[in-house]
Amino acid sequence: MNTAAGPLIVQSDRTVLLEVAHPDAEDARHDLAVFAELERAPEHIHTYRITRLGLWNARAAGHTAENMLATLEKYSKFDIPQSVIVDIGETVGRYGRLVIERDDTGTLILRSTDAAVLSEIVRAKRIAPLLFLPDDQKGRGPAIDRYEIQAWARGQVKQELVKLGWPAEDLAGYTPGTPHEIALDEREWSLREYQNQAVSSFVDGGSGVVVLPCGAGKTLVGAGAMATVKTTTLILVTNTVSARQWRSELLRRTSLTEDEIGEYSGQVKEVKPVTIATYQILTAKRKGEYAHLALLNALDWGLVIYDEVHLLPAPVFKLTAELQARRRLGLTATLVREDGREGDVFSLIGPKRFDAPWKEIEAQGFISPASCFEVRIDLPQQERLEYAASADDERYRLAATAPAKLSVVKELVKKHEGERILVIGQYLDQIDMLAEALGAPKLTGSTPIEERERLYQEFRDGVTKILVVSKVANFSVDLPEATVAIQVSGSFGSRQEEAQRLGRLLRPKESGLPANFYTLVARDTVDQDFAQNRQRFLAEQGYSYTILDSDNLAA
DNA sequence: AACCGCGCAA
DNA sequence: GGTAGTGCGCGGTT
Repeated sequence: MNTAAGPLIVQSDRTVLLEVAHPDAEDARHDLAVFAELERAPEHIHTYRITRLGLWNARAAGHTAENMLATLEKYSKFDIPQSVIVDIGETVGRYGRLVIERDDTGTLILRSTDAAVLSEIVRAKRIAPLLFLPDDQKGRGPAIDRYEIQAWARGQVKQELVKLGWPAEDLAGYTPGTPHEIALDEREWSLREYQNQAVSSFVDGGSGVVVLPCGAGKTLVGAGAMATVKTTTLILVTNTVSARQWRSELLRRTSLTEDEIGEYSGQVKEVKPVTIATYQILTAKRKGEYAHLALLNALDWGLVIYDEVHLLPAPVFKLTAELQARRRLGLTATLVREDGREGDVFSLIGPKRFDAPWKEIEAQGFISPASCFEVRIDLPQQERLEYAASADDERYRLAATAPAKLSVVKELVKKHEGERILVIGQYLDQIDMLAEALGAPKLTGSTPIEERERLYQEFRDGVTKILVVSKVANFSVDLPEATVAIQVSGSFGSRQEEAQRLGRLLRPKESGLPANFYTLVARDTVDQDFAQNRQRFLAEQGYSYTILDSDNLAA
């Protein structure tokens, strides 16, 4: 019997309740995050779920079932249900029971020491056609211990195995790629300790994902990986702004020169030893066929880097299934998706090789401390009636764009007078309205590039203190001195959007001011439900939302 | 050949 | 169940 009154309650349905106010809550959260995912994060009790993917990621990172059970034991208020103990042991034990490797002739092999597992999976309809029985195994019946994998099916097999619940450990190695001399130019700076750790965990693991908070230098982890494996590299990015940023960062931080870095996009089609391409060029079709597949084999890439891997579009998963012989590094601040394809990231890019909780990087001073607030706003009677009478598909917009949010925005702006403030919204009408009411410039997708640059620059210089922005500002915008963000609306339940928006505030401030993130929510509407979901990722990282009433923002 | 505006896709 | 932003390719003009 565990008599210490810990902050956790482990339940037989694999959920874990965390008592937020408990003195050990943050330590428990830190250890629990290794293998469990935060499901709900209201004020007092947070609910985590122990998921298969969480357990396998932890296992791939070298944690054992015993470690994980020890975490639960240490912080649990009561005995851990027997079923959970057994379940964790069994699930963790499923990882690596199957191994993909090569035999002496280089043929891909799926091997297991457990014949029962092999015979189970080979009966699955979607896997059977990808495997075949080598001659020397024929007639061995239940003693079969390996199958050959069709060379092109390495990724597909891994994908299907994860779906079946038997993730394979891929030890079949990688093509070295064409060697290319790349070194970090560390005369005036050096990789931070966590960046070094991320690089070596990735290189040791072979392929996989590195998770670091916004502004913590993910590009440098990519550069570090390139400088370690020293091979021709294909870098895939979400947009051209980010392509240019990679390029200039690589020029500044590595031995690479202009001649060695190419851009492959809609506008420019260069193939150089280091090539930066957009995801979209890979998915672009001409006459029904992918038009730029040749890029994937244009050079013998030894490394493929996936920037913002949480945004990987569906067709790129498909292409990646066929790239399994090349080392793959995924980079992201928010390894969450709302489309349930985390399993595909796991099987096709690789397991999570490194992550640093945001609060740890904050404690080391590399990102700014931040406080999060949820401001609840009562709709006036008239609007409540209108809301109640509306169809489901109109409700979110009604609640999210409630005019009552304006006076709260004004109050918050006043409270933070003199600071650099971003007002972030999802609907263009709402943005127009806010910009006008605040007398502040607005920035949306239709703002021409030069004007965006000008507005961002004025904001950095402090000529402009308030900027009203749409989704354009979710990514790739560097506004170091912004200390306040007021989110008036956002896309439904997007966890990664919420995190990216807070991310805008996390550059350490010369002013020394802390960051404040406000999200405005219409009380008792779907707005409030979506807000709950949106907050989960940040809550998992240890950010707690203080709930304020719109009547009393000081509280 | 360079530059645009437009429709489409995911 | 939804809005907005993005990049690509095409077909137009200069």
